[in-house]
Amino acid sequence: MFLEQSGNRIGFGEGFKSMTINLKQLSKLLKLSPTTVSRALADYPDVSAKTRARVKQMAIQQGYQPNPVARRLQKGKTETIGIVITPEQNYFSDTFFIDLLSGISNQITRAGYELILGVASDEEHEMQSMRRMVEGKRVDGMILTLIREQDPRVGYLLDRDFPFVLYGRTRETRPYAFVDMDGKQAFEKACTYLAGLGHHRIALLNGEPGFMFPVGCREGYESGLFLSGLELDPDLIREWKHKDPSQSSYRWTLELFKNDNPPTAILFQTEAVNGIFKGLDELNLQPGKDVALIGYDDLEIARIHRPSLSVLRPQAREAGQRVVNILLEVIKGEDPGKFQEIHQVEMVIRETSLPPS
Amino acid sequence: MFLEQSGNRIGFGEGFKSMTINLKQLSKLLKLSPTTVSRALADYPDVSAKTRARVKQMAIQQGYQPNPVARRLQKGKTETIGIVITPEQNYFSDTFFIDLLSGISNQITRAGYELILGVASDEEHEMQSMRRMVEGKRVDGMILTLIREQDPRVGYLLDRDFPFVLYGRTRETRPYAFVDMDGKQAFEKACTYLAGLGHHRIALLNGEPGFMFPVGCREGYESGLFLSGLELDPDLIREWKHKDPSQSSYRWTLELFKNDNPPTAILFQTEAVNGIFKGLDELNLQPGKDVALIGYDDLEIARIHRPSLSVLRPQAREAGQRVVNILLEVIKGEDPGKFQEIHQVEMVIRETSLPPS
DNA sequence: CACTTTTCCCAAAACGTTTTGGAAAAAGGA
DNA sequence: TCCTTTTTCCAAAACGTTTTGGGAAAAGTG
Repeated sequence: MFLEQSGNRIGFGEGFKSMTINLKQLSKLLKLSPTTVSRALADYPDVSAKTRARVKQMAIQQGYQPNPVARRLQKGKTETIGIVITPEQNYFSDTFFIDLLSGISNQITRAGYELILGVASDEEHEMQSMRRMVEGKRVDGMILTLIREQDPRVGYLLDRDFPFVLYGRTRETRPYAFVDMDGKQAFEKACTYLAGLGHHRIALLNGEPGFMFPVGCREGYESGLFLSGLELDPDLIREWKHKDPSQSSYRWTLELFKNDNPPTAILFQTEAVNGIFKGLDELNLQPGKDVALIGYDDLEIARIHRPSLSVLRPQAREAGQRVVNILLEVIKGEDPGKFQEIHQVEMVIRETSLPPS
Repeated sequence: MFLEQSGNRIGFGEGFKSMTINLKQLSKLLKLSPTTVSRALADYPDVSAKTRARVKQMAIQQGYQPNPVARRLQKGKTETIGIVITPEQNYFSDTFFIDLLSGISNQITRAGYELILGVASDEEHEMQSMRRMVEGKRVDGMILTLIREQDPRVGYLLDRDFPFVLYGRTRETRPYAFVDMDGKQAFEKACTYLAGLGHHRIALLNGEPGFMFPVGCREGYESGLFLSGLELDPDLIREWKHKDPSQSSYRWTLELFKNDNPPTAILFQTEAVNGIFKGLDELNLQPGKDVALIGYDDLEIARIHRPSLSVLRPQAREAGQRVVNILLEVIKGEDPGKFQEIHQVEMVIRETSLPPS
């Protein structure tokens, strides 16, 4: 009845796929117990150097790789971490995001982990996708991006003590791990730089309210104005929409210049640059010459455009790597509160940040 | 020594995470064997309707979800499919790709599968990432995108009889499953349309050679010219580079108009539109007015630009769903050769496809 | 009533690892 | 030599499912 395990039939029979060796089969080949082989491969000290070498050599020769599913079951870990992205939020038009993802992926692979991806169309499905991963025991930890000021995902995960790391920050009093870009410092730097060039009317075309990132941008902008001794004019602040960055920023650009005392410079997220260019074009204003521009994020369009766009450049790849390393620590049981990193953002001066004409 | 399994301690002890119920624990609660509970949940006919209902109700009440890792081990399947993306290829600037991914992800989730993502910086790492998934027994099947004319991945997977589906096609005589867009028919349609408007000098700014997609585009272009009784002029064909679509297409646009007899219309992949706009601007040519334009892919910029860009619009979401459904069939053991789909591409006429002035 | 068939359930094995708790053999110490 | 310690290995259990191969009870049949 209960069949003996298929044993040492190696590379025969049922198709090429079964060219793959078992721990049991490997141990039979070596005339050792599975225990010893397993421990030899894991560098346990209680197996002699000689047999360890012999085992490792045979393992390589036979192309043995432990079955990850079996290992996961025994270890009680999925060796997997999850991320959910929401294309509707226009997050993806950014090379920035793929850089972040690239850093994340590389580091995860290095750790022998897997990255599983959810794609959600809106906030509700985003939560749903995450719950499936968490409650379905499909991941050991979550990475969250595009963080809102009030973000239900964070509360959810904190409530059940599930490991996670934010790329960004949220309003939450309990301690949690995050990696964030110093948007405040970046916008402050850009603002004082422009002020130093002689710009007195600096506008902010900011990201959508409700999300956390624009909050820092605005703080930096206001702080930059203050440090430069400039007045804050609410008429010079506008907010575009995630759903449609170009269209909304286009409209707000036109709006800004209806002002009696229009701006001579604009700070914004590069995502919105197409709308701004379009608006300026329509107003017969030359970017860089008539209006100074500094964008946040070094997208391709920023380098390609003539005049090329001065930008604030976050190091997304590095941030992605940090996120993963931190998450792995949290999964190991480290206190998440210990991991709160704010990364500096460099400013790249190109051709759109000249003094006012 | 060998401890009895933790049994029916539910929701106590080691943190909130263990609010999760076991099959064993659930069966104990029901005073049934794990076997019966498992079979009841799987709708086997050999469990009475009454107990099946009782089991299901209790399962819901207790929030029981079978541990996927354990199920995978037993079933000998990973319930996971893999995809590797290569950001360097600039694939991601497309909302098209995120649409494809969205369709893929939704369908995978619906099937109870997982999507694992690899991010590779170049062709070599792409292969490496795929081999890790395949040889490491981490996936049941692969999805391949951005297919090259000679694509080593296809040979690799065919050689070991591993399930996969291409989004696109390649030059390979053995049968394999794919879902492709009818680029040929699309470009033919666009070309004859422009010719019908009276354009006699139609240029093609095509994607990078080596990849499969531009081959179809060119065929459609040539066929369109032929059907319209127009001469093929090799001077009107240029190819931009994946690494830098904007820069290369910008240069080729300038080049095209050095011609004694310059084009009055350009066909291209929308990815390259920024470079074209820039080139035309520099030449003081108005898109749509002085030069008709039709792009392949309905990116945001196409809708946002004034004049708005006429495009060929592939249904990426639907294609992604088909890719997954087919892959699941192939994994089940169906003959891949049965699944070779070529999807129609619709043409969206906007403002850049007027008759020549 | 005796026999066959159907209905309903279950114990045990299996998936492929890692961990546990020794135990035999070798080495060291007196 | 005898006892203790160290070295080196391994059998069995465990992770949480699903599948296998019955088997007891209930229902049908003559």
